[in-house]
Amino acid sequence: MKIDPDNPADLSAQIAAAIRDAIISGGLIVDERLPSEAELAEQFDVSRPTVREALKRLAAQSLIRTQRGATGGAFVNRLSFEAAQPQQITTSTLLLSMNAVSFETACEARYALERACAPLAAARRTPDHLATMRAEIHRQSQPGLTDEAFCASDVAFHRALVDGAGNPVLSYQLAGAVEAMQPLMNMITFTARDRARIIALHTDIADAVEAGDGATTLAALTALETETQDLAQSVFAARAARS
Amino acid sequence: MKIDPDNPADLSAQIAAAIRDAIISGGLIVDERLPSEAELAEQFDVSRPTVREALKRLAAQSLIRTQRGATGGAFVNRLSFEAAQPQQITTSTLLLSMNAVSFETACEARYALERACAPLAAARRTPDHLATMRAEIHRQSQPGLTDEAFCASDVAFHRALVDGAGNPVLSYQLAGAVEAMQPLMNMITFTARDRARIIALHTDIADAVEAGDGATTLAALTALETETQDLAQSVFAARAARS
DNA sequence: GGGTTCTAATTGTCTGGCATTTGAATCGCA
DNA sequence: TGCGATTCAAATGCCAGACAATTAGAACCC
Repeated sequence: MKIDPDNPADLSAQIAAAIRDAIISGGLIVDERLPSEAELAEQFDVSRPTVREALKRLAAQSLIRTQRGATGGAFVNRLSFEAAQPQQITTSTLLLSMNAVSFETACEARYALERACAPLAAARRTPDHLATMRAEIHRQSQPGLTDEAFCASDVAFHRALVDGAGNPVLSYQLAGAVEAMQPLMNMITFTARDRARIIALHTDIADAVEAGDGATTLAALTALETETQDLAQSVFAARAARS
Repeated sequence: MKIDPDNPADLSAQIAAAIRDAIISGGLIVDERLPSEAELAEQFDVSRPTVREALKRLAAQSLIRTQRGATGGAFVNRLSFEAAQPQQITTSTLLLSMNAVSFETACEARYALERACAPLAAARRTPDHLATMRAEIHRQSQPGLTDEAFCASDVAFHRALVDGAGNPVLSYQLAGAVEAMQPLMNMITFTARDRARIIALHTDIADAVEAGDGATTLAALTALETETQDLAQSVFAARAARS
């Protein structure tokens, strides 16, 4: 971990990579304290600001945390699913917005992944998950809801479904896919009829999940995907025709 | 974006958050040049090293890139799927290793997600994907292959399957789930008989994908998951009994 | 006109220092 | 002896100033 050739590239990036590798390989374990900035500077033969830049890089990825004071320093962070999800969501959102991913492609990925969770959710969901889904359906049926609020509730509904699978790995992965769709969904205007159809399908999903019926859940999700794709297509077509 | 109260938390983190928000909200567009470090320092009323720490945080997330020289500076980066995948893999791997996720849970998530890609891969795979899958199967059947090399080939095979779906969003999400399993798979020893069974199932998958048969692909994937879970269970049970 | 040199702008890095926080040791006092 | 207040030391957070390295463009000369 000490190696650091006097090569061309950024020293702080090299140092950050060395420490990151040490963490990944198990050379540094969770909650272990790293040497102080001054000691690291001496080890790598660089100045303290350079070490600090390296540590900030790692902090940005939640790999370490810092603490001030006498017994302070940089500590290897336990990367929790809760901490990783916001980053995953941010990255996924930016990937979609910066790469001109079509609504169709993003929607397809989202529903394909969500269907992967459906049978598990039907088998394992707790009453809490079901209650959240019902509550979001109720919110979606409120009149006067803005399109954005409707989409936000839609996201909450689907995240409850995913969480119902009781698998943190799935919840983490899906968080990105589901949340990242929200900006795309916000480009769509929902008529009252559109909302009614979506709410009906949401109710179908909740019913199937409550009954523990994975196959029916799958079918309802597929129907919802078709509905969403059709809706988006008509909205975009109308917008293209108007301009 | 200029706001930055003299509050408690790290200035560099606040500045990084401000710039990140500007990028996410569209206030800064791709390839746009940020003000120079000196200008940012003046804008936020902090010193240049503090600004630099903030920029390094953003660079660690691939949100910006820096360039030296006369027309250099920090530029908003186009976050590509290729650049985001390694980070996703690192994060997923650490999440599994630091949170005592059981083999069963991780394996379940991986195959659930992979099944989500199967029908699409069967419909859209190119000859390239198919050739990669066949090549990896061939490699797996080589005698004298170490367990680690066998696992690495397994990962390559499954990534080719996922990429066959032709959906970058899926490929990105699945990269984390598939690669992160590798350290867990490396804890397993494979007998010749185990390998033969896995290779046979891989062949079934490749055949089904070649035939464009999504349902058969799904069935083969499910059989492979069962095989993998059983194998892991017996290995862990034997290990527990021996100690 | 083309090639060369110069210049300015910008990032990368270092030195040295001060402020702030925080835990622990020390001291004073009952 | 026991306990609270004080002091101290270590560490991070932040800053000012400076120099080196790099790079693109301008100026210049032939």
